[in-house]
Amino acid sequence: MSDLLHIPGPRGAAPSVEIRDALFEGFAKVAQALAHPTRLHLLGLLDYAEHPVEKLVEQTGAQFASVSAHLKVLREAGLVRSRREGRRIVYSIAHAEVPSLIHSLRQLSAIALPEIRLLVETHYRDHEVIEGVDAAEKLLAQIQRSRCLVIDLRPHEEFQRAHLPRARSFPLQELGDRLHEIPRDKPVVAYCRGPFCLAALRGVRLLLGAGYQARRLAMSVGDWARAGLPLKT
Amino acid sequence: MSDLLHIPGPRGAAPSVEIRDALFEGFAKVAQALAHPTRLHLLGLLDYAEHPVEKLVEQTGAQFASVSAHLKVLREAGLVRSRREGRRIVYSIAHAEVPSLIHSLRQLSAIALPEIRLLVETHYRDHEVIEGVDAAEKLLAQIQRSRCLVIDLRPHEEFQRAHLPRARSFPLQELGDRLHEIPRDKPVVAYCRGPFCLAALRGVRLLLGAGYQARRLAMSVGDWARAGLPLKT
DNA sequence: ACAATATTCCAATATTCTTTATAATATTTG
DNA sequence: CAAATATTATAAAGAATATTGGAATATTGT
Repeated sequence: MSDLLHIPGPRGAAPSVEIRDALFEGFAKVAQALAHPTRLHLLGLLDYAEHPVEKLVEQTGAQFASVSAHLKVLREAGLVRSRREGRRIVYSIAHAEVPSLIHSLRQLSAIALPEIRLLVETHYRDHEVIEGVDAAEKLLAQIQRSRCLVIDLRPHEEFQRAHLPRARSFPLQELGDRLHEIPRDKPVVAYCRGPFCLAALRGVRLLLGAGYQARRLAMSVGDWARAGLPLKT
Repeated sequence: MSDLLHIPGPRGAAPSVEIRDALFEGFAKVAQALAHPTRLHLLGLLDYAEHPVEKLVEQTGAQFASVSAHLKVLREAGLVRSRREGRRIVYSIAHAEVPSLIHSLRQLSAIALPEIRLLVETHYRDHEVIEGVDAAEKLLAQIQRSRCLVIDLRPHEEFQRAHLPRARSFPLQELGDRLHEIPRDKPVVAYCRGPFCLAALRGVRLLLGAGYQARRLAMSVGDWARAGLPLKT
């Protein structure tokens, strides 16, 4: 086995141990960029939409200089890119693979870390949840047969960019005042920004409290698309 | 951290900021566990097979106490588990999602980080590569029609645990001495432990040097299985 | 050109992580 | 029960990261 790691490279190239170590260092650099709660928060926000630094500061509640430093780390790891727009600098996700990696990270964390597992069990399991590709495919069939009503709880802009087929936009803030627009004859499925989205929790609780038969789709629109299911844009 | 466990449930005032922060801290803890070259090396080794600490020390070349400390970090992040076996303590991957996350991390790194991209371009592109699910499916069809010969370059034990359909075992160390067993009438596809495996590079170069029409499958057996393709066990 | 704005850069401090040597623990062997 | 073995735990030094306030930079608007 150790032979494999000490093979000479082709005609005077770097020895393979050095290549291997350089690879691991690179992978670690990317992992390191993910290894801070604020940076994960930033990536989460940027997954919804691109944002100028100011917005990110406001959303995360961290110091301006601190957010700027974190963004630098993310930029140097190639996870985000920035462009100037007037006096603003607008950040966005650099590659489609980034949200996908973060999704894997979150999913694994919910399995591997007892503290997260407990958190999910206590806060996300007081209602019926639709999760996994199989369940999503079944849901799609139900949607197409008009057997249920799909409610998108995200802000209007995100809804407009892409949403589930036949979904109707009820941003969480408006939901309480617009319940009369939601018919009571069909079961309701609400979704928001993904399996850990807290807005989705509140929306489902609100609907359940108002007597609806409500479930939560524990997938983001991105997850839905990655599962190969259709979106409306 | 114990604060996290005392958040009032949905009945009380829901301090969703605290839940959110607790989630991000958990995710960051898992990411942090990945954020060191030695730990990524350890996870890579454990993905091939479970190992006692001694073996891991030997393979990584790090100090014993250092490896032990890294293993502790991985254990506390829920990524590996350990069991005692006599006087040895044997480590293994704790969840099937772990190799999958690492695969995503590596893949993204190869896209996002210029230094890795360069490394891959200079060291892994002197021969034809088969990568991606589509190409793998085509390869499977070719294998099933006996249009090519598949060579597994990993150690015997790993071959025996699982390998591609019709693959033949030629551990890299033996390959040079056993070339006469490989017919020259068909193109050869060699694979080893994944897209960054250095042994696979050596094997393909050796075959090319011996006049074979050789390509490299840039997937691990695990990747192959995750793509939904069949394995022989 | 000057003031206002948005962001990055810098330097100092505090914090966390890594390594190393050494001590402690648990298991097997004699 | 003592010695040998494999591993973990501890403590101290050194390295890397994170935070903060303030200075520097680049752009826009007057």
